[in-house]
Amino acid sequence: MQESLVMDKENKLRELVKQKFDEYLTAHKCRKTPERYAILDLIYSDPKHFDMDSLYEAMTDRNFRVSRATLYNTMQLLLDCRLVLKHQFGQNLSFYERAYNNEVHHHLICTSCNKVVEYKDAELKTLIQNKKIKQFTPVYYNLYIFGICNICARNLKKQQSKSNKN
Amino acid sequence: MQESLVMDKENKLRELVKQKFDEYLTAHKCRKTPERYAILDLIYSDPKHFDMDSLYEAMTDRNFRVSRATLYNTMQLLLDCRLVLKHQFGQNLSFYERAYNNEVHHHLICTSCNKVVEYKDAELKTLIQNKKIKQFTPVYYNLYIFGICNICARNLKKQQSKSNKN
DNA sequence: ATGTATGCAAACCATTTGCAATGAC
DNA sequence: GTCATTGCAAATGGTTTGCATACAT
Repeated sequence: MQESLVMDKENKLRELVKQKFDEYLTAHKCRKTPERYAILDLIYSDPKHFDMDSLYEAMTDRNFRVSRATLYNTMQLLLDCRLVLKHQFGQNLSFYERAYNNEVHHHLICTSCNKVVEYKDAELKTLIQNKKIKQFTPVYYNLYIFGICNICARNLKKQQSKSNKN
Repeated sequence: MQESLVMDKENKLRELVKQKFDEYLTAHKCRKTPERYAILDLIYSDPKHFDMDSLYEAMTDRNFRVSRATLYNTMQLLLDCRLVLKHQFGQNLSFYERAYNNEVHHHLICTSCNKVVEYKDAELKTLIQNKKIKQFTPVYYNLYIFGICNICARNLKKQQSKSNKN
């Protein structure tokens, strides 16, 4: 029963973002193709973070193969209507995440293993969102904190103590 | 006289970062090639923000042509020793800025004209830098605030009032 | 019927890589 | 003399583009 509640919530979300996308497409006189809805639906039913390649494969796995051209085209629309966020750091690989109904959060990036972790902090969020900035109207923001995750810190310590013994 | 003071300061900075780089190269057993110092010197004598292409051209203009391979190689070293920062947003073009002796600041990015402006805010800086994060040791951070700059806001308003009259 | 969106394949372009030649140590 | 670093040119790989076809309106 707990499970079905979660399912309901997920399905509602998918329905909701579909509506949002629909409104956007209407407002911008774009065509409502099955590809576009299918891509959105996949994004909102599976992984929180993804890159283009995994999205491409996941679409194929769903037996709804689309071309990369369509994927990029659709992604641009989803970015424009803020249903998806795009991130880039260090590496030349962009990654994406669904944005709707997803709590605002920040990202911790380990410069040693390149792992990315979400980091929620209400104080930071409030302060940043409430900043009044001269001659600029903020819409959204990205905060990336780079550093060393505890796993890498542990490994580095081990290495150090080893080399000290030599 | 005002001018010469500024010059002195600039020259001191260039000297200082050269030393820093020198130490880094020594510590990491890297060779001290003229190319590496020339690239660092250019970065610290001219533009605050730059991309690889403009750096390549600027080096050529200085009659110190280096290959792009060397440019990327050196840039990696400068990133590693934190004398240079790398940024990427939206576009697939990376841009860089010198980091040493440069006050920590944030970036405002206009999603309409793509212009990037520095934004200094001590309160934000302090709060972010003093955050204690579980299982993670922060080293540095990037805060990108996306929105609409006042010039674009004005233009958009004009356009709206025009279309209202039609 | 009209013209936007798709799939495909080629093009693009920033970045990376392999290799021979150079030069820092 | 040794081997890291350079320059060059080719390769890579994510993203974009051009064009013929398909299909939403």
